[in-house]
Amino acid sequence: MTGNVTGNVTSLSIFGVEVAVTIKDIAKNAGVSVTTVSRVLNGKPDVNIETETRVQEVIKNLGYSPNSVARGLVLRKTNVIGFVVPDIMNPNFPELARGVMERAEHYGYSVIFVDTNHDSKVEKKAIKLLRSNQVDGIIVSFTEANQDELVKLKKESFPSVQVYRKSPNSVLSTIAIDNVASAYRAVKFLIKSGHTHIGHITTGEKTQSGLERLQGYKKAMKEAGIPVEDSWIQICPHSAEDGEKAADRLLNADDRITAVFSSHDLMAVGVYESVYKRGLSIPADISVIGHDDIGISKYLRPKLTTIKTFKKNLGKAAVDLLIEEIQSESPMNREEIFQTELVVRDSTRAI
Amino acid sequence: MTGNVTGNVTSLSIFGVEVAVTIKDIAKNAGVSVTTVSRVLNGKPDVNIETETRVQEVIKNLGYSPNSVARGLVLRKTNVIGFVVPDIMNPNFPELARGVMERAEHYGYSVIFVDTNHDSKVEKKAIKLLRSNQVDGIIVSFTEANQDELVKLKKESFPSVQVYRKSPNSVLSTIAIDNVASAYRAVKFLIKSGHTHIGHITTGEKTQSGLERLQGYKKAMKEAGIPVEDSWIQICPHSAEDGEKAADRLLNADDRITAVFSSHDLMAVGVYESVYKRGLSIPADISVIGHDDIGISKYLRPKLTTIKTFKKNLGKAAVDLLIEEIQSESPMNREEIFQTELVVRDSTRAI
DNA sequence: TTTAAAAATGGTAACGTTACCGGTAACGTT
DNA sequence: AACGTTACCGGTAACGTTACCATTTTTAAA
Repeated sequence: MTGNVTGNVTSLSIFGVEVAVTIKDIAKNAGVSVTTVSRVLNGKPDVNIETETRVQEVIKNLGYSPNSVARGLVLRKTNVIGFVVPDIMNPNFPELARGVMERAEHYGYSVIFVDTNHDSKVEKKAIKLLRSNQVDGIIVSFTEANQDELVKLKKESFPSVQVYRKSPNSVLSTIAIDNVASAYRAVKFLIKSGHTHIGHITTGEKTQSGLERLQGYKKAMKEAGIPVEDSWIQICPHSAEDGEKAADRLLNADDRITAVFSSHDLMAVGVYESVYKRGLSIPADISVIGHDDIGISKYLRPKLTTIKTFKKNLGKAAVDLLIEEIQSESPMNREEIFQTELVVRDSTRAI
Repeated sequence: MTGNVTGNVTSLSIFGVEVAVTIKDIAKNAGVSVTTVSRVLNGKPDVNIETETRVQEVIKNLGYSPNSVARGLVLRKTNVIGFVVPDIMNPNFPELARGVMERAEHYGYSVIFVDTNHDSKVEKKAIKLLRSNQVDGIIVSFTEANQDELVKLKKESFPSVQVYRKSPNSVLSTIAIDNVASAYRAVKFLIKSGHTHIGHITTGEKTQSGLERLQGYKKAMKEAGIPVEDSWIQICPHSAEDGEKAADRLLNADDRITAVFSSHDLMAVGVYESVYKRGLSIPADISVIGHDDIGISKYLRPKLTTIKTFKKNLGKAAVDLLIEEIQSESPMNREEIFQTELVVRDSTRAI
């Protein structure tokens, strides 16, 4: 080894080409075998304290950094997990992602992100890519769950958990929220506040969350003995613009409506627009309650009353569960349901 | 090979233990050498069309998926890049991340995310971790640029580009926006609208973007011959709450203020609060202009006039540049500056 | 002092893939 | 008939690491 070694570097220049410092270089420089170097690297026993310090010194001097790829090959373990999200720009996901990353880092795992942009083709490809990358486990948050893929993962008992969204008959371990109870609470709050003519803007039964929150809405209404008219339930996609249109339909169809439960905060923003457009005010004329407590909600005027979900905790729990699955021999199928919290702000009032 | 092979699987069960399907299994089953399999896998020449189809069939039947880790080891190329962000929950980053992921996917790269939570210690660790993971390149978006680390990357000519934030004397290739020009345009717009007493809420000179946008503000004011009083420039951290306090100070100090330029939309939200608190209205009494056009801006009431940055494009460009660096032999140090766009909405008015 | 046990070390075969070199067979050219 | 070209194909050494066994040295017990 004749490279010009100058302090803390992670590569040597030999004849002009950069060559990474390997365990062999350390061994040669320290006058020991690669086995011994590997031992000190992994804190294993059976190595004299003196040789250990000597090796450590050489490692430091040459600025050696272990090659995880080589290690991954022999260990069949990469310390990398995959995280598949349908849309990182959906306001719920950054927080979820933060939770995932924080926790993963804590366990010494790196995380590969894949944004599928709601494309089920891409979802499929993502799983394939991640497995090809030999990730130790996968966290998915699919929209309309690409069930086949998940079943396949399960069948091969490949460590994987589903987070945030629950699939109908979930084959995978799941970290999710109780959407029914959550929506129920929101509507119950409205009813308790004296409202009876309560509309519901929902993403509909195509989405699992929409379906469940709709159930919660119906349950609360039924329990209160309020008959729900068809026009009170308006289905629309996820955006604020769509929410506005849905609210238009709702308010046009029945002018007795005094409160609206939007299954997502983003759509609630659209409800605001719709209400303002007709010269009404919130909450004086129309009370609005959302769901998710996304970042913007507390900055809306009036501040949006909503249901807070603890997305960061969901992300963390997903990693916890995944790691457990990775470490456990036998396959598991656990389900953790997180509670949510009613946050009363200024968009609702008692009548 | 006597495993019970049942259609499309990516692992065989032999004596109860799961064993991944390797190139050897394909070779054996197809009656060819591993070399030949490798050849068809990589679309290389010198393989008969018949044997190719035969191999392809076996690959499909056994559900073989190439092991990127092994491949990465011999090729010294993992097709993975790292993306280090200071805070994924900052409203600017999801869009940036989306751009990065989309483009990376297009090039066949996976991306490992690291969120440093603004911690320079974690930044350092992140680089180390990514390099240990043998990523082919790194995209960083450091806050107070951890210059030492970046210089080190540069020195070893490790492919890396800086995105969104520009460092003072950038050693790395950079994709950024022209903050000075951008801020200049915002303030110029205010001045053209007849405002002269224009306050500036800024993150100050600690942050590069704050520094540059402050310069833009000063430039526009100077050019218009408007002397800037000290109290007109209020420094605060990044959040809406901080922006509110800064606006309080600004408005308390000088009641002639008719317009405020906030260097970040989030702080502009705080300005709204401050203005409303004193019973004034926007834009009738105070015009507000922000910067960044984050997701919430168009949903504020009134809708926030701001400067739009094309974050997704920045992310894409960063990947383009990084890939180019990875492929090029010689080190490069390019700088691409993206233009921004004034979006006039309802929070500003001419006087 | 002998001997067994423990501590410390090294050699080498994997891990799954590709690069490199070498080989055979078939074909046309002189 | 001898020879050069292609077209195909295979064997094997890497890549950087760890696991496993073997070996040497030291220590402790008898």
